[in-house]
Amino acid sequence: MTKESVIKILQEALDELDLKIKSEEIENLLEVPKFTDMGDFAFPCFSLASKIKMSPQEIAQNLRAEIKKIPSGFQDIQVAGPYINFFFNRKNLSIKLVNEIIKQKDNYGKIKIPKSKKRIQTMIECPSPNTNKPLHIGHLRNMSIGDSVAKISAFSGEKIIWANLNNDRGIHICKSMAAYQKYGKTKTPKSEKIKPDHFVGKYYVMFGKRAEKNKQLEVLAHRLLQKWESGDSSVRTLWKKMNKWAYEGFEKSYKKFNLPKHDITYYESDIYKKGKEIVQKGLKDGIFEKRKDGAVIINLEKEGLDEKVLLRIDGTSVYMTTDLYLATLKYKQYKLNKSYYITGNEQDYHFQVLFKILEKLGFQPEGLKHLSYGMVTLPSGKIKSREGTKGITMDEIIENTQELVQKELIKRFKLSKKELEKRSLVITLAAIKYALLKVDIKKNMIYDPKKSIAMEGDTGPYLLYSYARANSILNKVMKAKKKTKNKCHVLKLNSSETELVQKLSTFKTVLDKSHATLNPSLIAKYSYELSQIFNEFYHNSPVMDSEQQEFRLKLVTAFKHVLKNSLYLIGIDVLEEM
RNA sequence: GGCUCGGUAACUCAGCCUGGAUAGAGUGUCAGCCUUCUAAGCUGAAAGUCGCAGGUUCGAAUCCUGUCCGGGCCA
Repeated sequence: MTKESVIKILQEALDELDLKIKSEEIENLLEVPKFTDMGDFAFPCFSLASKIKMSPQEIAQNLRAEIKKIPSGFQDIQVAGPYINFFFNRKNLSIKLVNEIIKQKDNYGKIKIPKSKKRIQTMIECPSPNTNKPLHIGHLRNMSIGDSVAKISAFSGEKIIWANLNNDRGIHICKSMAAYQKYGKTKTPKSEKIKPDHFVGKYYVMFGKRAEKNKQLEVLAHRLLQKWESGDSSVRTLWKKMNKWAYEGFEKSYKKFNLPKHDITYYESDIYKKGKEIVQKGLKDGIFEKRKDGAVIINLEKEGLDEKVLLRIDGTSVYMTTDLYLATLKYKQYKLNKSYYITGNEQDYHFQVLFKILEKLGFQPEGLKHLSYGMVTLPSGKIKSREGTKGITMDEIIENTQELVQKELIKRFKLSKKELEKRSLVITLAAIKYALLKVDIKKNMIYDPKKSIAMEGDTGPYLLYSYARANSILNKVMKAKKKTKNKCHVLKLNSSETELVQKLSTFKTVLDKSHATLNPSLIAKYSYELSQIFNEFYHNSPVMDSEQQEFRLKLVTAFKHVLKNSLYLIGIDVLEEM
């Protein structure tokens, strides 16, 4: 019972009316009605109205009259104004679907590539932090997106290579170093009892504040940068020490967030001088040109972009040079089919230029993509980390949210300290990840630390709660041992059951679309809608001792699997009990 | 100045790609529902010139043009 059978019925009826229409055209016209009580497929007759002189309503009625007998597999075919609505025999379909899901469990929707076949290799670079300050709310969005895109891609059969680029050199880190040298002296994260990356960030903020009055500090930072470039050993030692602190802190944050371990980590300090060969070759091939002042540039004005410097007058590289190198390096090291960069949209222009230059160089790797997300801003405006990151570092956001979650848990249950800690972290991450992923990737969003992360309504905790409720039903029924030996049968599907089945049936389509568009928000939205429908069902359709207990048990089980999969794809773990 | 992203209910957002049935959620407000599978829940109500103006179309939140406002990047 599929779309094809609907098309066939329509085509035959249209033939009778001497309306020759290709089946592809019918397929395009067919739509899924807004509400389930309007059927499973609808055929709108508007476009036919312009072909023959008849109102869409009349056409619908005439077409319906041509369908003499309702074919098997259908329950009904109705006319509703300008639409013909097709109703499948939903009872059989429901049982079939639910059984299929239960059979495949957590693999439902997953695409398995046979070992003999080569999998698509996809590299995801994320979150690529600067090493002068702790990770903040923007990185949370970055990692949530990266993690989800990775999971969606892997679920769809791709092999993921997880990469990171540490922006570990440059004036920003020298500023932290300068302030530390001046005011930190022998202090360490341990002596100050501060998480090491926060310790480094403290000096970055200190630099920003004190440099306004103390011009010497700015001079010191630049001197440190020069010395670093020339390889001064004491400066390099200080630099290594502070970066090590940053990494120590980052690792802890990644772990807490459940970010997969990076397969490869690049360091800007290793590669920032590379890429010159690429530029020289481009110059030789006439793709780049030498400007009067000696800088090597590319003119992209014809492409609607600007002139871009690739090597400065003194022959030093710029970010673009390094990125040209790294892009090619990645494809050389791994046989990539796809390579994604996850960054904020402030870098849109940079990547547009980067990709254009790669194209001009004849390096046209498939699947090179910049996945940019909108800025996360504070109610007061853009985040300026040099002015301080109080309350908006990733660690603080997790900590503050977790505190709220624990209060809620204590109100409801008596839990051991260990269980409280474990459960609250799962709920916290669900709340944060969901809040960040449900918004379209492109959109800017405002994060208000005072309001923190919500726990009711369209939120992560709501999803976990729905899952736990489903689980609770299954446990209760098991315990009561009231499982009858009756075969699973369906007497009648009520509207909640129908909607639930229908929602379950669209999971694969949603997954496909979110994979094709690399858009986790589709899955987030689906998870929420699915849970919403389940909660309605929960309230109006008791499972235990109901006439169709067996079917409802299966329906609840299927719901559990699909919700779990769906949440997994947006990086959220479930709780069997909440 | 150029490029780019956005503007939908008081607030946060979905729908726009691929035009169709009453523009949907959540929060907040108001009114109900815990002796029945977890009330982090459910039901109902109030709340919208889909930024504005044109155009295309039988039909526009959706497509096109112009324009205003905001974010970002480049210069």
